[in-house]
Amino acid sequence: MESVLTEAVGLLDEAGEPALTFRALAARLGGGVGSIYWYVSGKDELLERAADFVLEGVLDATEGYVDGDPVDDLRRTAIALFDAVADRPWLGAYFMRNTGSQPNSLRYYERVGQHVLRLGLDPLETFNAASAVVGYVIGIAADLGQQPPEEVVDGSTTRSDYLARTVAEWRELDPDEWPFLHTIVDVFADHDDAAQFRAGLDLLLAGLSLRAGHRPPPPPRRG
Amino acid sequence: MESVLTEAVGLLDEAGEPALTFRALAARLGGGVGSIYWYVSGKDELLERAADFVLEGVLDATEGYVDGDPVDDLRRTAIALFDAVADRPWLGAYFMRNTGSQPNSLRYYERVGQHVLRLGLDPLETFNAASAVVGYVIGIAADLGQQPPEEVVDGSTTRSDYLARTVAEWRELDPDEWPFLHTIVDVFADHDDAAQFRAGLDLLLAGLSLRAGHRPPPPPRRG
DNA sequence: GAGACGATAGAACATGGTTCGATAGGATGC
DNA sequence: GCATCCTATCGAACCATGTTCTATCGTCTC
Repeated sequence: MESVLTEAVGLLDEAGEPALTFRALAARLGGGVGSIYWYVSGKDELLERAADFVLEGVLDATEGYVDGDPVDDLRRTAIALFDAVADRPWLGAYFMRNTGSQPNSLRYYERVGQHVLRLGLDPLETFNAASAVVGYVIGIAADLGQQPPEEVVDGSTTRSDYLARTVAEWRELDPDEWPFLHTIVDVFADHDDAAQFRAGLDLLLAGLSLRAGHRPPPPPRRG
Repeated sequence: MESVLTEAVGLLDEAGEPALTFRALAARLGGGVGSIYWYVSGKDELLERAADFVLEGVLDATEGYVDGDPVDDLRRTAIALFDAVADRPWLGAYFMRNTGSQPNSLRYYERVGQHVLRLGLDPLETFNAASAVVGYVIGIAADLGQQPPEEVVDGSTTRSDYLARTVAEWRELDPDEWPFLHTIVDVFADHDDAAQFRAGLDLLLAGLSLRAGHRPPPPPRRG
């Protein structure tokens, strides 16, 4: 049944990966522990299927991105995946695990690759570019998914409190030894994860456009 | 003691993350299970400290990368981290987990940031660029760290056999529906992970050079 | 009705993280 | 010299969790 995956994703979304236990899932389904094993072979497959289940939604959402500039389409396809993973921190770790039960992962890779194909690069460069884009998206998204433990389990400190504490610590460091951190601490203090992701993506896509011989289009303005 | 970390890293390197159990580690240290808890608060901290322990070596190795072109130094610093993670698949997942017990992670971020600083971008762009580079390295490395289970536990199939099987499956797919996979399947068949990583890194760095107003240097030739 | 099969349930088992109390050795205080 | 702490260690016990196993129930077919 699909309800197994729906409830599994629900548990994961609510309290992260450690919350997904067979007993919790069984209780939520109103059944026994052993029943779940009729649908999946074990926990690994359960997580893979849950991840693939979510990815299917992303694929549906990016279905129609084939009209504009290849690089623009690529950007939108990448952002769609990022948004999905940013909402679900547990997703990052289980992507790209090509163990056969994640067909949608391959479909997403193909989707990205098709946009790259339109740039007219040779096969090796096409392969490298598509892999780089997918890897970048997953990597950044997985990084952002690492939330600090205190604020999740304990609700005592909010995310901005945690951020403020980190900023305060950075300011305490010796500026001569940590020139970079001191330079960026102000913009870090009120940074937006999604904007940060998009900025890096634009760098990558600019390099790709350059390689493809396009005149690199200026990245879209954003506030 | 540092021997705890040394042996922990040894176990991780030999058989991956699941091999690192408190009992196995205690046996290896010739002591009791409870002793380990005198040094670390739990398994999470053990993994974080092990990761940080390895990262310290990377930092030492990239100490002197400050002479050449900023982008070249950036490239070398990134490749050094990638190589370390590629050797140790378990590392990827435990980076960037800023829970306070990974000071070297912050030091690496600072190191990368200092190279970016020399490009003369404004603070926001500097922040975005450094984050993108680190995120890309971690992301790709973590992806590559996901080795298929059969060949690790069971020694029946080698890595190239597994690759060959994947290639064969891809060739079976409908070329009209999977044009990208069919385009790249040949180069994928004998691709090199490290070269693939470097190619994507060059794209990112090319975009960064462009943004910094440099005339983008042609990426170094490689076979 | 009898067997087969899809599907379920929960007890039982193995493993692994964690806690806890006990213990030894050495330093310190009186 | 003795008591008292502090460091460091040990391993038994506890507990949560993934996994296996067997029993059961309903439905379908003959």
